[in-house]
Amino acid sequence: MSDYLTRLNPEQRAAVETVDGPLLVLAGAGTGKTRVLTTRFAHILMTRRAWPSQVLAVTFTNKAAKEMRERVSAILGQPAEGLWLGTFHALCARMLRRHAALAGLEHNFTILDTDDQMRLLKQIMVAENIDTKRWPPQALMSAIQRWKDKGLTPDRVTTAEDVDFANGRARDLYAQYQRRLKDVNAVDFGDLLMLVVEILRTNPDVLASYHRTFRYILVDEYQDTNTVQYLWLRLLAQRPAPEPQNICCVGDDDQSIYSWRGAEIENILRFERDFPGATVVRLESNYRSTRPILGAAAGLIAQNNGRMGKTLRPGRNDADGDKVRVVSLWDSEEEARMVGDRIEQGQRRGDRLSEMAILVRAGFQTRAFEERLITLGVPYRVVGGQKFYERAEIRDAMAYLRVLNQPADDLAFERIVNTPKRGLGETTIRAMHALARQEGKPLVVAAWRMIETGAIRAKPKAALHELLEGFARWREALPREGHVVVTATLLDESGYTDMWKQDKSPEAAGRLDNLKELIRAIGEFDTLAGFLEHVALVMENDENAEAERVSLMTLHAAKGLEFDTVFLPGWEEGLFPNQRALDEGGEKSLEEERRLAYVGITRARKHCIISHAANRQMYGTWSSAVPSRFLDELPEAHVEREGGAGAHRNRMASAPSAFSGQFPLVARKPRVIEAGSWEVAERPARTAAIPVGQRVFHQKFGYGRVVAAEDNKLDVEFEKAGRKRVIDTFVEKA
DNA sequence: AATCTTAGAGTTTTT
DNA sequence: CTCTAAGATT
Repeated sequence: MSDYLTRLNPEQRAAVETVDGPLLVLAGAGTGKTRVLTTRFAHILMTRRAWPSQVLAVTFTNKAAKEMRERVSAILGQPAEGLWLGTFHALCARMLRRHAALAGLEHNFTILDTDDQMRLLKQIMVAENIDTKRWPPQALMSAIQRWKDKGLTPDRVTTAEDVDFANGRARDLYAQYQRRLKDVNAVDFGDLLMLVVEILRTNPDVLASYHRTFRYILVDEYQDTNTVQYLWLRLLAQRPAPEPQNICCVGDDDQSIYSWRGAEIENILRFERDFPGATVVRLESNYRSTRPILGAAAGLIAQNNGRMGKTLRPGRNDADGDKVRVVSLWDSEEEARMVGDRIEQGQRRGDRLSEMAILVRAGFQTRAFEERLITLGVPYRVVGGQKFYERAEIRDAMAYLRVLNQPADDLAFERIVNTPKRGLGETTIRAMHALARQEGKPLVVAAWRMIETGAIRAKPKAALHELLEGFARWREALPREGHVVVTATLLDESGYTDMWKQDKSPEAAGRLDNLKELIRAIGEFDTLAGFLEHVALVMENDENAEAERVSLMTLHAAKGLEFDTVFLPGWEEGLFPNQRALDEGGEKSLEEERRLAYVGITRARKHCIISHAANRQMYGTWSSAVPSRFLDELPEAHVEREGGAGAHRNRMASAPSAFSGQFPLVARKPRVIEAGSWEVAERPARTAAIPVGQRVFHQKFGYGRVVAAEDNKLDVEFEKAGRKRVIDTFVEKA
């Protein structure tokens, strides 16, 4: 028997070997979901049930797709090529390029980012004289996205699905938006799914060809699918009899936390009805967490109604461990100190920082912890946040490349026409738009025409002419010099890099570095078009997870990850569960918040520390907070409560905390001794030390001068932020 | 056309 | 408090 099967437990093995017919695998947190999915994939190939090109494997994230590809290759012992393996969006983009004409598009259509989408919609609303004060474009955009999430093209939006917007004009504006997208040969993210579903619905021959191609379908994170993704899967899976419907969906209803993005938990709850004769396999042996952690998580999630039902049990023999700690604190500052202190304690015991995480409900909560960790000199990284390809300088550079690749890309042209400043203001751009609309031509064409006819003043004319000539030159150089060289030339000659070189703000240097990184990344692709597609679909974060740092992120960002020690701060009514969620979605949202709490707890392997503060600083003012109802829902047997009186302490009792800002200095003393005894020996000697007096630059604090140095910790007097203690790797010589 | 000032909003965001 | 987007000013 094949070696890869023997490494599975019986339930996992059932999930892998039930190859024919619909199968739903309910995989609890830490039960080996990815292993099952990849082994099943490999099993289908190894047993010759299908060729690699006959399996469709869908994930939500590029990360998951990449991991699956790697693990399948590892089992097969060779690179997994020619697979239809990727995210919903990437696979649909591939299909849409094949059948672009059926959607009224050219095969080289552009995929717009949210920025471009909003600008396009705003333009339409302004042109239609709609009061954008009364009717925010943002609201219409979310309505359009919801429609797209449901697979509703403008003509499919029924009155029941309509929204109250600009006196019943929502549908009309949506239709116009779609028309404009076609005009500029572009699609947005929602279109990738919706247009493909529309093609499959209206072209039976196309659907039939995919039915012949895909013999097996594998879906990851099924609980997060929205309606249009569900429709896409169902269309592809429902092959005409006698062909079996070999669709295997893996998911966990208890980890459905994206309903606000259109995910329908109903999809997973309804699976057995959608696919009659379906087999359901439950993976319940958890190999990740200790018994108390699993017990606490199970007790909490049991409060939810409408679950598929599933109980995690420890899959390891050594599952005993510390109880989940619930710590009550006076205020949010004390909470940050508590977390910081425990991180240092762990560090002293030899725990790795990369095995610790602070998971928060909302992004703004990370700040308090960042500041505390900076003061303590503990290295950290914030996961999520702004992504590389979302930064302004990268988007600008991308816009230049998009115009180079597709001159008809009006949105990209508009973005860079006056970046850097060329004296091309509102008047010129408005004239360009008017001409473009009148002639039904792209902006670039209209711009050329304006120069030829002289319908423009001398100064802007010269500037515009230089830019257009530039594009002609760069485009012409492309086949000769290659896209990497041309990109560098373009950024120089357009004056774009100069713009940042002359910028005196503290971020400018980083932006120039990012541009260099962009040019490097382009080199990894054969063509410019290939690179642009990659960027639109694979917005990877350029973080090295290897680094020995504490991770700070939202609970949403933490799904799928695991750590030895997990801190879950801010369990207070209003914050978690979040008030806005409760107001908008009532009981349903409360259950989703609870699932989020469940996701948080189950990230922990060994230690889970939950906390709440009685007073919290928000938007500059203090307000008191009631402990989260979720704290009461944790089963007492698995929980140890600490400082319970803390939440009710009076000011007198909490007085010491007002001075405890000094404590770390005292507390650090013994730690230095300990560090000297063995911890330092493990760390490689540092080479490029930063001397006292050196002027340095820090991402968060800007410029400053080093006033003292101790090991890798520097005391820096920052020009703006004042005196701070930072880790030397966080600053660079200025 | 570029710069300064003020008003308003601040949950989560796999693509 | 702090950031962004718009309107007002030079």
